[in-house]
Amino acid sequence: MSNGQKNQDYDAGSQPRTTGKKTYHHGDLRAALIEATRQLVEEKGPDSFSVSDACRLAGVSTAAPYKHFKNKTEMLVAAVLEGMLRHRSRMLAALEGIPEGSPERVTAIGMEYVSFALREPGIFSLKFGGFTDRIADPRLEEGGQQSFNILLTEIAKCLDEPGITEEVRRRGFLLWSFVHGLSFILREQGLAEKGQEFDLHDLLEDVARRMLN
Amino acid sequence: MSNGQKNQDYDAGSQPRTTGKKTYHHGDLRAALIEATRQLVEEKGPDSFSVSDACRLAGVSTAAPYKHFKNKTEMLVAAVLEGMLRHRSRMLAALEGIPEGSPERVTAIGMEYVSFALREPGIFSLKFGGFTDRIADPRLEEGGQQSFNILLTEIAKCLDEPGITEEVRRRGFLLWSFVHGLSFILREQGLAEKGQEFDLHDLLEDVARRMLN
DNA sequence: TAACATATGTTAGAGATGCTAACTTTATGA
DNA sequence: TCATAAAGTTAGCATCTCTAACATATGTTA
Repeated sequence: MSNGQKNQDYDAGSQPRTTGKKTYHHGDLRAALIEATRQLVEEKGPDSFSVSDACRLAGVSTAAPYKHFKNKTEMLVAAVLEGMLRHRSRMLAALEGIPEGSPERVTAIGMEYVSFALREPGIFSLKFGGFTDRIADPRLEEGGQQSFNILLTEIAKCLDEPGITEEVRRRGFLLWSFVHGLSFILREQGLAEKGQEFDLHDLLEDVARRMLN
Repeated sequence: MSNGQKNQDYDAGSQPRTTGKKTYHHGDLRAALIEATRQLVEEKGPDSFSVSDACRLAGVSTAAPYKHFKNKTEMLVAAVLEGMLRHRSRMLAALEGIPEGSPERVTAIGMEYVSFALREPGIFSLKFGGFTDRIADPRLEEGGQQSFNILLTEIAKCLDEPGITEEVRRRGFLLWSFVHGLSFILREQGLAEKGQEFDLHDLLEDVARRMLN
């Protein structure tokens, strides 16, 4: 943005079809635009994001994105979907090494949920914070459901229930609400402000204990 | 919006300076614009809100608002502040008639919190859902703190603590997080979707019990 | 290999928006 | 009463989203 370079290599992990440096075609503009979107959403906030900015960052004209996305919303959706993939894989990674059936696994999921909100507040806001009509995409709902199912599975094991029963669903709903709200509040004001100096892990353990009996 | 009337009387509870009908001056354009903003934010969503729309709805030119508000954000802030006033007074009204020290008072606060999110999802989103930079106004923070203090006072009475102690603050933080998250989730998907058919009052009572011991 | 089809860029521009400048009309109060 | 301030208006600039028409690269097939 601050330099005027054009067509810089921005592949973000995908293989460009040409190895050349300044071709007419970009190589993988779609991925580059998603990465630019992610970056701008975090830097300036979702509300200030503009397609034009992303184009400047990726070094293409302002009409280029419309070969890859239907409109601005579709660009944002793509960035959010990418973020959810990262989110889910980190969640699963956080579970490794913790014994099955341990409430600590539920705590770990919560920790990772909050971490995501703090690490990528812009993407988090886009996914969860907006008005219903903002981004209503079935793929987003499905992704959220998948994450939720990971939590339900852990709760079922903790409660020794035979699968995802009504009671598991209820506890999951309560825990999810809590972690969700906690993420919003912490993203807004941090842990140590206004005389609240709680340890995050303590809080989550406390709540997990209360909710799992 | 659907009719082409201009300068319709839109006073929204404030006394216009003239009783006339079609004056050059509006009477109380500021209040009319705030009401128009509120209405549009609920109808089309906060992201689709435009100053121009509000002007059309209030029947004035697109430059008129800038005599009353610094910019678009200030208009939204004004609408949110008004919403928070309504919210707080309903919260206090909900407490009337419930005996002091009863956990039911905490439940009532939660009910009212969730109700607000469902009744005015647009304003709720603007206040809580946005990116940190979206609307960062000290008046909004102060208003939120006031509502939070109402909750803390009730919790202190329930726990028989001598005022707002560290423990009260901790429980309040947990409860607030829960209700906050619950509001977001319900606003997005409702209570009865996806096989979740819980009774709202039951849920809140359950959580209040768990959190207040 | 030539030539066509398709994918992926570009420039130009329409229409909407946020906001400012300069002007006009009404209200206020010395 | 009349100057001044408050609160409207029109005109217009810069920017934004998105489309149309055109240009260039890629790759498939005769």
